[in-house]
Amino acid sequence: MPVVTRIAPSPTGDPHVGTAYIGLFNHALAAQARARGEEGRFILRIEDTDRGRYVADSETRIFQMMGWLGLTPDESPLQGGPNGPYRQSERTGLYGDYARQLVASGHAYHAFETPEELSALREQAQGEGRVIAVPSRDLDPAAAQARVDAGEAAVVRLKVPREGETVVNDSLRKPIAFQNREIDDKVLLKADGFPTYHLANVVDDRRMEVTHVVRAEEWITSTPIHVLLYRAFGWPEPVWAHMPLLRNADKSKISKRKNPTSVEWYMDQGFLPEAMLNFLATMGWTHPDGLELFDLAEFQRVFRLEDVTLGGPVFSLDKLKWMNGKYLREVLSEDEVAKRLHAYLAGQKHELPLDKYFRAVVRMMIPRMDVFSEFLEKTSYFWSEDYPVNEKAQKLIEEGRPFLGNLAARLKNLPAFDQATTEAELRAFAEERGLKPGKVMQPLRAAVAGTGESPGMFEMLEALGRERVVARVERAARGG
RNA sequence: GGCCCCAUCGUCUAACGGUUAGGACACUACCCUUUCAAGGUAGCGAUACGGGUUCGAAUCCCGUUGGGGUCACCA
Repeated sequence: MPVVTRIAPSPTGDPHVGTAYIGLFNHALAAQARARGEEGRFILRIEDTDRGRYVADSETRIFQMMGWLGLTPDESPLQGGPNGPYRQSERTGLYGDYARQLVASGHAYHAFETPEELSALREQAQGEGRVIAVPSRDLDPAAAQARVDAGEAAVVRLKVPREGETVVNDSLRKPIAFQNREIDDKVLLKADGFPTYHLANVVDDRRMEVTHVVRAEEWITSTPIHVLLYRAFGWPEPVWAHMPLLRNADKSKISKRKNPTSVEWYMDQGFLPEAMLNFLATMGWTHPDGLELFDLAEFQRVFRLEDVTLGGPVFSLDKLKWMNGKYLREVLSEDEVAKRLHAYLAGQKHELPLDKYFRAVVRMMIPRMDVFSEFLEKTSYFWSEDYPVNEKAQKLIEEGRPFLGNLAARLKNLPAFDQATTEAELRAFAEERGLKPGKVMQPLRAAVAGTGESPGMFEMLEALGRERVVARVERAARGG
């Protein structure tokens, strides 16, 4: 059985984490079909029928997001495909024909109410606790057609049956029955000739041979409209599956105000796409073996739609960060982390040479950061002699002032400057003065790093090198 | 408010009629340790409530409560 899935984002702003989330599942379903040796395609279609909310660069940024995550579609406006175009604004002629087809078959009608009339009607209907009744519905079709032909502005509305019920068979839930009398006559074609979501979505899914509609839960209530449309056209329904909505901490639908929702933010912060994907996969789904860390291929191997959990998952930045740190420490190699971090920094306009020194600093920082954006702020003293010295460090330096000068001299004359040598020397130095090693190391750390938070003393000294270290300690001894 | 969906630790979740209700994040303590982390160990912490069904219910049914979504010529 072929599996054709899609995501249908609107280019109205930042590339949204919810699009990535839904994309992950759609992408996986198509990949699974291919792995079984069956037809599987994942389509990205741009739903840009609302010219009022259109944002010019939004589409490109959606492609970038999907590419970054490795959820590249098989068909899209970018790479094309057999059932294009994949931008609804380039398909407008099509929808008018389908709308007219429904008018001709009696499943839809032309309506002439103005927005003002409609809001009055709506207010009245709501007061009476019922759905809006559109007067144009009862117009004689021929008369209505004549008005349209004469150039009068009109929309096309779906003629929802007054009786009976429409059942949505969501594959994650029990059948959901909607009373037809509670469904209003949705606009299918706007006065500007553009289709609404409902029409465009159904027509395109049909023409693009979509078999599985996996989308967010917020669409459940409009699904009966879509079911009615499929029936009106005489088309078989796709499989429906409504995924839970990602939530803010207060359980409301995830929003910009309460969470970073733009995937670009996560890119800027230096999250890894692998970690992002892994984390998203755990929103509403768990690996059957309880694995916390798994890659996209593994997800595709074991994911099953029926294992999706329906409670709305709260998007936890804490857990994402933890997971990203886990990838840095346990999944990627040190070399890979260095390369990725280097590329990240270059993208942030911080060109650093990808050399032995950089790699040494990265090695020390891997257990000390969760995301790349933390790297520079925690390692300033590795890159400049003009590093900040905090208050606590200043105090420690003063405590160490009596011996820092001597210590500098000792370090300067060491036969080597590797970890073993500096450690032995430091311990000896402390013992000679009747000090605990810590009493020497703390001021030394403060002098060399300007902070009490640093990697291990001796690997840090070795990485910095004798020259830097001695100069810094001498400077601290002088009180500079 | 009408309609619809949902309901296990603070959060993500396991359990698919029989477990001392398990794991992970966060938090706390301890260990490791030259600091900060990382890592290890332990602790804290949940079946929303009320009725059924059943020998037995987190699990099935009903109700209540709570949360969420949706009610546009936006998607």
